[in-house]
Amino acid sequence: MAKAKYQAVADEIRKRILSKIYPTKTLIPDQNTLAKEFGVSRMTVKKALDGIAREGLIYKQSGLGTYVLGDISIKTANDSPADAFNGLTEQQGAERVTSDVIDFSVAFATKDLQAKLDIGANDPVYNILRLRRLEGEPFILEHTFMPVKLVPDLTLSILKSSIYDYIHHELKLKFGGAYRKIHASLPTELDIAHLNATATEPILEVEQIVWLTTGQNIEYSTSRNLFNKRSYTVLDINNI
Amino acid sequence: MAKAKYQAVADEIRKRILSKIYPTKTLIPDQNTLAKEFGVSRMTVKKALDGIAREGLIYKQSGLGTYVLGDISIKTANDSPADAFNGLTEQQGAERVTSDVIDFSVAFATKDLQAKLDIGANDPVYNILRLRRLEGEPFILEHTFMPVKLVPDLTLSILKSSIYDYIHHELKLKFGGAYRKIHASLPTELDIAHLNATATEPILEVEQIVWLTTGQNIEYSTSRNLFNKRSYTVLDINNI
DNA sequence: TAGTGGTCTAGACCACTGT
DNA sequence: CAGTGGTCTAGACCACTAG
Repeated sequence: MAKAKYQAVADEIRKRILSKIYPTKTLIPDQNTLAKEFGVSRMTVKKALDGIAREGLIYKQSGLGTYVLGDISIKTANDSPADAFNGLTEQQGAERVTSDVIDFSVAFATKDLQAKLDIGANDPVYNILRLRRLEGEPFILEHTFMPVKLVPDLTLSILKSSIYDYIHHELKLKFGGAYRKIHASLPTELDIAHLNATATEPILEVEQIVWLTTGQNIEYSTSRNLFNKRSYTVLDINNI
Repeated sequence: MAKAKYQAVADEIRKRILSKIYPTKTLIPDQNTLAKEFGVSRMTVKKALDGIAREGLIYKQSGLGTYVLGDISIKTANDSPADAFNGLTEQQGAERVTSDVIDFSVAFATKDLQAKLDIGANDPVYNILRLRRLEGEPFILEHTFMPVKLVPDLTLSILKSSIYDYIHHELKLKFGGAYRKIHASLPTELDIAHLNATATEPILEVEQIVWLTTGQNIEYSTSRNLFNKRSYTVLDINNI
């Protein structure tokens, strides 16, 4: 299937911005000019620019034009976006990530999990505790709960590689969204045992609910790492 | 100035979702029906629905319809969104927030600040250290750097209330965006002195660059709080 | 005043879903 | 098959910015 026109236009404009054909802090051509150049209607150009503006690359001002914004000074290549659905294996590369499965069991949902996953008391839930390693080094301690009915036939070998890969490519399920809470916290016994945390070392934790496009909750999880191993980043574009 | 039609339509649909006129986990009327009801074109309805979908309230699927999604189980009224531009006084209410100004000085930009704020070596920069209190209790230790040329005539009395209020309403400047990094970290001497942190208590820090719609960087800051006083939340809608 | 982006329309074709 | 949302067009009017 061919790409939508507005996507193709957006890709080209993005490329021109990144390659400085449209230099930083200058105006790019107006929407009518771009529409003529690409042979599309102005609405299509506008839709392309809307997307690029949401990414923080440009700023449009009515009556004035469309600016190219500069690079973000504190952004680095290693940043971990707090709004990303790809799992660790996709983010870091499958060859760099390995997983120790510390616990893999099934039980009926507790009251707490019934509320968090929006399921009944008789729904079985996977309880998965994994230590994710980066280049062999302990990196993230991930505690995941998933309803069995949404993710059938989970196996140890899937847990050793990538659950998300299984969900997307085998089960053909699509994530609709996620809600995440980022905490700092004290180390637990598990952090000390598996992340090699000292008794007082700060831990950064992401607690999240993930749901499918159908609205069903597929995951409740916590991901914990040593304070100096990872931060999370958020790009926030103002749209008032 | 009147609200845009698509905004009015979005407001009405949002209201119907929240009041369960369009119940959770059901389909809402199709776009053509809504267009007729509101007396607008289908494109306008679609634009309204696009916005609501980005907020995580609905999910649209081509060929099927538009679902109302359920409430988010781990979301609470106290959550602090990591993507919000309103300062603490707006978030918590001006009457609940007070500020101790610990340091307020001006100096030429250091190398580090020149890079972070994208300014020259001879540009003066405000150095502002404030303890923000909530209901009198120490809450957040905020260290802010702003170029003097963008925020002239800052005074102690402005620092005691709200800098953002001054920037928006007096200087008539608009924020274009922000890039934030969320860290866990060890307490510093300042945290111990002002937040009453113990020597080993985890601290949650947000480091951010804020820029204007013109692309100029107006702020580099860090905001630190005790690990059990505040978390940050992110709503992430998948759009693939 | 001329040029910009924002909004809006009526109608069209498409890919996809369910029955 | 009929119905859904996604895309796209050509043209129009508006509010805003600049010189």
